[in-house]
Amino acid sequence: MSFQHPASPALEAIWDVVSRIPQGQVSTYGAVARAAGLPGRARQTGFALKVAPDGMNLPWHRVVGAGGRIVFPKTSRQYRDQVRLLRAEGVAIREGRVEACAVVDPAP
DNA sequence: GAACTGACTGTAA
DNA sequence: ATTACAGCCAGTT
Repeated sequence: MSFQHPASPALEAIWDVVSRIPQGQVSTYGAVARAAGLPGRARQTGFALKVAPDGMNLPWHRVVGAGGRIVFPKTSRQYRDQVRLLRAEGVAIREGRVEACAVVDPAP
């Protein structure tokens, strides 16, 4: 068997932070990156979520863009999935944005 | 190794 | 409100 690519420490730190976002709450790409010790690298959070293995069961839907904006195109499948998953845990969404009160800064 | 890409963000017009 | 652009930087071509 060959070795899998070892996940970089940055990736694991991001995965860890995301996994700790409580149900019913939402954070942002930038805030996750910062809590993972990677200030200014919001895009890294997006990449980390994209490459996260399915078996990891990461609550990816609890991560949104700055200001609570859902970053996916409204016509995309992911947009609808994210909205459905968030509403299922009681997060209010209007016009592609989660209510500000649901957006939190992850604990360090 | 340069160029390009991207689940981002803040500023400016 | 919307668009444009610079800054960010790991991955991919």
